[in-house]
Amino acid sequence: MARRNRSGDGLAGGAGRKPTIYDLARRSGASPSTVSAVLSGKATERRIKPATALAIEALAAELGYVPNLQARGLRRERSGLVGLIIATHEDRFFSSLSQSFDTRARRRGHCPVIASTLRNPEEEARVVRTLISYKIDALFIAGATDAEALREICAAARLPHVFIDLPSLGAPSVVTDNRLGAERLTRTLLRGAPVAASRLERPLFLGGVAGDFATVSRLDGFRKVCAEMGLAASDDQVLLCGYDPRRATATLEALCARLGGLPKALFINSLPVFEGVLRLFAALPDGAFTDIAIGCFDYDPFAAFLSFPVTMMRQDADGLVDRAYEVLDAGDFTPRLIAVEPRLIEPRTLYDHAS
Amino acid sequence: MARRNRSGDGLAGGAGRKPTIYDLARRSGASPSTVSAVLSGKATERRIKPATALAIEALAAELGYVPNLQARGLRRERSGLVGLIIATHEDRFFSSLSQSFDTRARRRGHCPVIASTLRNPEEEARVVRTLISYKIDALFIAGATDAEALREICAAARLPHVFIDLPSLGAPSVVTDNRLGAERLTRTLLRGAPVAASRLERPLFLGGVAGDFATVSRLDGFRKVCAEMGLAASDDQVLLCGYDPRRATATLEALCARLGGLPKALFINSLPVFEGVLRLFAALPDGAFTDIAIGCFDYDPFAAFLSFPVTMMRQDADGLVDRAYEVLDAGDFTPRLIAVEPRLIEPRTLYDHAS
DNA sequence: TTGAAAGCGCTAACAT
DNA sequence: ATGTTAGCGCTTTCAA
Repeated sequence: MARRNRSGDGLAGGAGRKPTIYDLARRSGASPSTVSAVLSGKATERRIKPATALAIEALAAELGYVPNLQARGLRRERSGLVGLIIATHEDRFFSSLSQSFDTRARRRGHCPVIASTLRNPEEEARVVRTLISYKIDALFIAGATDAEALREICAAARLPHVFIDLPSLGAPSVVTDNRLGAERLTRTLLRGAPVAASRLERPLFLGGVAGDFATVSRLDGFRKVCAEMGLAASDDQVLLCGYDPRRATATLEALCARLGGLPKALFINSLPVFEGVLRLFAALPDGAFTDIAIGCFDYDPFAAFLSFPVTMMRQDADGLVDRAYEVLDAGDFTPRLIAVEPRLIEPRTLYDHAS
Repeated sequence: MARRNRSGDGLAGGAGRKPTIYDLARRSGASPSTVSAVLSGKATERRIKPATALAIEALAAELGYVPNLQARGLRRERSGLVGLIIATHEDRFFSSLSQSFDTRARRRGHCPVIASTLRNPEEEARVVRTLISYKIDALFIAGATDAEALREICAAARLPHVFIDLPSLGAPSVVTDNRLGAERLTRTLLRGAPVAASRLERPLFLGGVAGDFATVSRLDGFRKVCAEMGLAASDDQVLLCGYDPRRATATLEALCARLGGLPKALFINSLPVFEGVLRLFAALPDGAFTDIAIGCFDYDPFAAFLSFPVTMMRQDADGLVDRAYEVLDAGDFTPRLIAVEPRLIEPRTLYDHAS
């Protein structure tokens, strides 16, 4: 017995509500299941007569049928949605990640859902729970503040998930080789140049969070190279002021006041921190920072072109996303760390996307 | 008569599949509709006894119940999803827009879905159709190449939609006051400075697309100010090379070859074009561009701090999204243009988000 | 080669 | 103050 009596007597079709497979079924003389099979590409699999299939497809086109993916998802227990958590959209690293993810997800026929949580742990948890409620099929987590909390939420929901950039101990994690990157960056930052002597005085490490995985590894690399060069990297040369531009400005300003000037070599941990540094510079006379050298972990095409040498370490967004998707495809969710090499961008060498 | 017989006999609950309101109903002795009401905040509305409500909530928490938003959406004919179309994530204007939208949508209890289409008309249409299939409740469209095609698709689906940045003639559109912005930007670009004389020679307009709304308005403003200052802006000073960085590089390079040098004043239409310009500069000796002045429509914090004066016109992303949401709230979808003033960022004045 | 019917998890009449 | 029931639009056995 038919359950539905909507959409009139079968002729109202035109302008009313949107047609469903039931409408198509009625008007094509086929059954809903046949229509369904045809419209979800299972025509051959179900051995639908080509003629019927064609007829149904034609009718669907004529009536402007569009499938309801909520209904399909509900029934199939597979939504086609895939999530990505990032800290913020306004950061070239994360937006590169978003772009890679967006393109790749769509290429596979998934629908990407990107959510920013502004480094707020409660917001992170809330957002992940929302995505789970929408029945996303998988989640990539980049820039999480409280990775373990999120891992737990995902695990409880049996949601396949992969961490990117900032790893979790209990799940597969694709991360940049921060230590290696930091070593190379520091080496370039401190290497021979007219002002090398003064640069070597007191290289400074600015930005990041003490416990944070990326910060720890990068600081490791920084310290190692300093030591190699016979330089101390004492505690007052390491200023972990988080990732907020304003805090970075204030922190660096305070340091300058104490030192009576800017440091000559500066390792900047992430782009937002770099923004904070520039805000301070904006308030200074031009001469104050002409002989400064900067290394920044993360790449921004404009930052690569300032009036003083800026060396950047560009994380491989495409590589990170590709590795993460490979984990998903393989279906092996044993915890492990997968490292992706970043790439050094020399001062004034504007990186070309097309390469 | 009960339809469902899954989840065992009512005790299996713990580790099996995720609990539904039916499970909660059985285990709390209440009916599914009561549980539903409680769990979607309609407890008082339905005059549920506080005790029952509390009990159900406790049980839900205990069992780790999470609502299935696909099912809810299907039933309510309201998904809670809201879409935003952008051209690319890797552009500070669009990522600011994304951030504004993300924050605001979430604040209202909506789930934002941001999709980039890389200025590809077919991709635009495809993506919009997908979002419609997911039953999004509304769509904001920014950076569309073929606005009218998208408008038509949305209209056919009766989907509330608002254009941002690039308007449609047939739908409400919130746009930056491009003309005004371009006038101000040009005026600042050309105003008195040591090198004013040479700058005034041949100001150049670079980037954008001939038919494109933003380009037309900005070019208008540019031309108007040039005329005011008694300057010609002949056709060979207007190079509409699209928005691709590589094309911008090539175009400017060709011009330089013809001119035997760089123009001294450059109006750059959008950040990707600016990226292209910098790629060319990267190949030149330092001296080649020390006396150049640049005005760029769109803001990037790092671009604001190059070694030559860069004036930027910052579009008000928050304002654009706020106006767009107001249109949605008002429910008035008559076609109209709503202008939002952009803001001039003086050279070396790094804009502070917190202001 | 196709149809009938159940049901995904939820909400909203309409009952009491 | 709460229970019963139909049904949102789709897919998927199972039957024929």
